[in-house]
Amino acid sequence: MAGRKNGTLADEGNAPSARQKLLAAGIDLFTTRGYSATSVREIVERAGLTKPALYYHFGSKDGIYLAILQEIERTFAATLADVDTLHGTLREKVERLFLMLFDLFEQNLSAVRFLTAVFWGPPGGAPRYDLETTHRRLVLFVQQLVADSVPDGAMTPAAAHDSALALIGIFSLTVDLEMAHPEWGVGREGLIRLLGLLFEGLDQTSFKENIS
Amino acid sequence: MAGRKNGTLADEGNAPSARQKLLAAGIDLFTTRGYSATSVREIVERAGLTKPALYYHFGSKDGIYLAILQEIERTFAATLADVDTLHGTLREKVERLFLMLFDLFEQNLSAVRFLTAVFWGPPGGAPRYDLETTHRRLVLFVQQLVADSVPDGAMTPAAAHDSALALIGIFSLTVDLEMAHPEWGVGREGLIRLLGLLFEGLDQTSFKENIS
DNA sequence: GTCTATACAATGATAGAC
DNA sequence: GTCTATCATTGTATAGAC
Repeated sequence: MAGRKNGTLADEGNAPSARQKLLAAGIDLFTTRGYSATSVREIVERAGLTKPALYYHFGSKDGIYLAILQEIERTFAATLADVDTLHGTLREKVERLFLMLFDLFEQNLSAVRFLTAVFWGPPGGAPRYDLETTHRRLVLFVQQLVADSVPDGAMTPAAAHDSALALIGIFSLTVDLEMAHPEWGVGREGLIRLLGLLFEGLDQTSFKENIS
Repeated sequence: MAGRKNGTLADEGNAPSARQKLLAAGIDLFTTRGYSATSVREIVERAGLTKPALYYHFGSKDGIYLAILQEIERTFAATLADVDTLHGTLREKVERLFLMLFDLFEQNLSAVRFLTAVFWGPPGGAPRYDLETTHRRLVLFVQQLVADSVPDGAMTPAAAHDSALALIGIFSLTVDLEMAHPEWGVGREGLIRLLGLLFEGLDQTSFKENIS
């Protein structure tokens, strides 16, 4: 990974190759129009090339689409590989992990939006691509984080599972908000505040079971 | 609303009209293939009709797509109109509201999946349709619920906002799970458990700030 | 209201020259 | 590796009969 400026999907510096120009045009169009509504003609036009160039490098429309998804996942995976060192209380570890992810996602919002659209999009409208595995890996990682942070017997596996889900729910919401309504976004500070709410409990935070 | 069996998007009983058959075929195909990847030919074939029938009833491909979205939103809005009566503690009110929404969504999972795909889908791939307003309305409703349930001064508006977001985050996660991985879904009971976690706080629930 | 038949543009993909 | 030129197919939409 030496010399590789990672953390963003920005171009590789230097004069972009035809392949890179096609990828850039593709990610742009697939993000804004989706797979089916994007034509090969549009991609090559934006890249300043012609159709045979695309078919030479990627073989098909499916080909460039899948290549783009792999490229995005590769970038995220590279950054996530550095997350191994987390210490402190569970709360400290969770905060650090989620802040890292939040920053990573915020710096690549359009890529995250793309993956989200693929994840929730209709199954038959585009070539199948497995995002479940990565997603599942993240869930299991948080679950393990919780399980490892409590002494044996203090928490059932089911309780650790629930806690991990609640944490992920809070995190997902802050990212979703940043994607769907950047103007309502709560930012890093908001993420920390919401996590605090979960750790301390709504009942304990500012009021005690008041009746309306 | 007399005689109207609401709560689901099932057909209206009796022999379905051409219009209803087209709508049913459309929602099915738009859900599984998406807007752009679905052709008018496919829709009319599945409905057992021909193209001019569709153009007679809906004017265009955009037309039937928008008619479907309106139909779905109308069904949800009709059910949500009954939510005005909530009493008890904040926790009781939130639980009742979210359980109602959870049941409603679970009974119409494919419709919810459709709306989700539209919401997160690429903006240029299909006709624009405003889901933000409904979404915003729900957020404001929960926010108001929180604000109304604490005595004046016990909680700043900002704190009420944060609490509402945390609650919505938990709820959204349970619905997302049900949609994306029904086999991991936590169900109604899981929703209640996760809300309990948020109200009581992770720290209080089963462990006290343990260090790993 | 629903059909048959068709207009006409756009699509994904390729052959073959350079 | 990248081009010009072209293929067969499919797309949305409509005219006109019944």
